[in-house]
Amino acid sequence: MEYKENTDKVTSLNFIEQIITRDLEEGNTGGRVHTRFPPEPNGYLHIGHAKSICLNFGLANKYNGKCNLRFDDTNPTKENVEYVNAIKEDVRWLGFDWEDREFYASDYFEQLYEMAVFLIRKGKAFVCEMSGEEMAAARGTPAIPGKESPWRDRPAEESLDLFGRMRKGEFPDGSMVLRARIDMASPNMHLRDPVMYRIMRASHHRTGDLWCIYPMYDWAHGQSDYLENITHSICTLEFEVHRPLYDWFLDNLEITENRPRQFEFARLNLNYTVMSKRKLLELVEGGHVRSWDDPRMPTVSGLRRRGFTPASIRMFSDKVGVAKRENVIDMALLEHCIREDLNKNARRVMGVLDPVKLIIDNYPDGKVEELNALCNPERPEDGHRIVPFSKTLWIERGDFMEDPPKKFFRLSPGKEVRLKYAYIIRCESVDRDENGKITAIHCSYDPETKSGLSGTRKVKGTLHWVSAGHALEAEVRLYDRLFDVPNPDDNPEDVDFKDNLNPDSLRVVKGLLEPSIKDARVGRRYQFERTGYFCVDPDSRPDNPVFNRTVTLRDSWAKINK
RNA sequence: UGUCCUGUGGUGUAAUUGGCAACACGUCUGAUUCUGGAUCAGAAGAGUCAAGGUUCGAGCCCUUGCAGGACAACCA
Repeated sequence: MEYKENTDKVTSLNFIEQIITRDLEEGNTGGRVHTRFPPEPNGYLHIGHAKSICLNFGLANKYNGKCNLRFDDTNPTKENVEYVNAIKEDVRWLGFDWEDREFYASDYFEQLYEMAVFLIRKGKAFVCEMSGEEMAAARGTPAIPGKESPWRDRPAEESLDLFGRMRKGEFPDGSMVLRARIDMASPNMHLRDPVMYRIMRASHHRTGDLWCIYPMYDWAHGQSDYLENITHSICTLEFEVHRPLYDWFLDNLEITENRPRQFEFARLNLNYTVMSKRKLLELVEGGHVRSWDDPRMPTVSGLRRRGFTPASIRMFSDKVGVAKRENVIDMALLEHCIREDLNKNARRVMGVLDPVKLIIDNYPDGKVEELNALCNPERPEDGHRIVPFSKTLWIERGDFMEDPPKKFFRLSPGKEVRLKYAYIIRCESVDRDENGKITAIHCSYDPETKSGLSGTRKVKGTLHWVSAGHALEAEVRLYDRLFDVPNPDDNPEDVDFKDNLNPDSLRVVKGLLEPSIKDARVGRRYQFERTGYFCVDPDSRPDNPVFNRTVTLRDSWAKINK
């Protein structure tokens, strides 16, 4: 797996790169850079995680370091292997390789336990028998100091004994916890004697029933970083207030060598979508989307199914930047990234999504010409495909107008356009049904204007088309943004974010495609000329091919039209 | 009425660490084009949250405000 973009670009450094650069210059980390991506296996990865993955693995790559994949699996009631596997697949798909460094916080349960014993001996941790409610009541509020636990000053020996018996399963769930002994009056809530261990009889996806006490995030995370020799532990802003606790544990464990340090950056927000696991889950469970990998979801699996490439997502992560201020990235940037990639790499094909019949009256009945069409004008070396041409074709209904506005370059009565890779035609008349709807457009063609002939005259418009007798039918799923409004989360009290769902985020049409696309395999990406980028959906069957629209082409005509 | 973090074009990110605000997306022109795509050339758009201060000089330093965010699971 490779990731080589931007290795030689002379761009300015983001604040984390500046820190790393300085650390390297000053020898603060022994010349090492070691990061980690630490997902909790309790849900699917989304584009925000993708940013973090690209950041952590990208930094390791850039500074010749390593990046671990570490599952933060300290809460067995929420985690399972399905998520572990899905996460691994997504990270790999994005193009990153953690080699043999696939770790789990649960790998360290024994060491964490020993470290906790060390803190108890030092009088820095104690077993507390308050109930959850009592503890909550005694914690105070950010503005009001908390009250100390009655168990806070019990002898270390007693805590040690109790902690050992907690582990052995002598006490019921929730009856006691191990707490760090810090400062109940701290203005930082996280320093008010935080819980390190709770009793929880739940079977763990890796350790099974070996443990009935499980470490809390703050306790497990920093020490896992230390045990893995992490140099820069990068997380999102909401953990900023946790940093003093992160450091307190390291201090009191008397760790002086290879101390990991935590840095926080602002998580990614994208407009016209939501990013929280809870809301995404709500969309799935409420049936607003089909699944976690619904192509409208901002999940990595959704983007994959939508037709995004790993390179486009990496490019996106690169362009959004890394900083500490909250941000909302414009969906247009994501779209730009995928267009940029697919324009260079997607094979072109013609497909009509809203067909109207076009008959070339002076073209011989029964004649079929096999025309040569470029697979990709951006890469002529990719060669040609054959496209059959005949008297009766399908064109896009929107490419014809009876009385067009001045700037309309497409087909209208008496006007000429080129049929891509074929001939220039002129519109002679139209047929209609009893309701006045156009059922067919009659044209004449000029045999002297065949594509490839030199000196042929120029016309302003070029249309895509498909030969009616050769067209392949396909189900085409036209996706649009999931929400109508830029910030679906930002609502008045009584409005639910789901009220902002775009009712037209999915439109299914029957498309008529050129025959060269016949054996398209699942996942294959194409540009349908003049309409957009599409990929083959896993639902696709030989008798019912299914294409997802990844993104439309930029369309300046649509803009003029508005 | 606590602690911490953050305020730079519409959006995002920069600014050689005190030297006349740059890049990308988006927007708008024009050229070009057998995709109204792509490409090329160009334009508009911020005087850096505010007010003071230090300085020859401040987006960068200081002071005081203001605004936004985070923190009160035996979640991560």
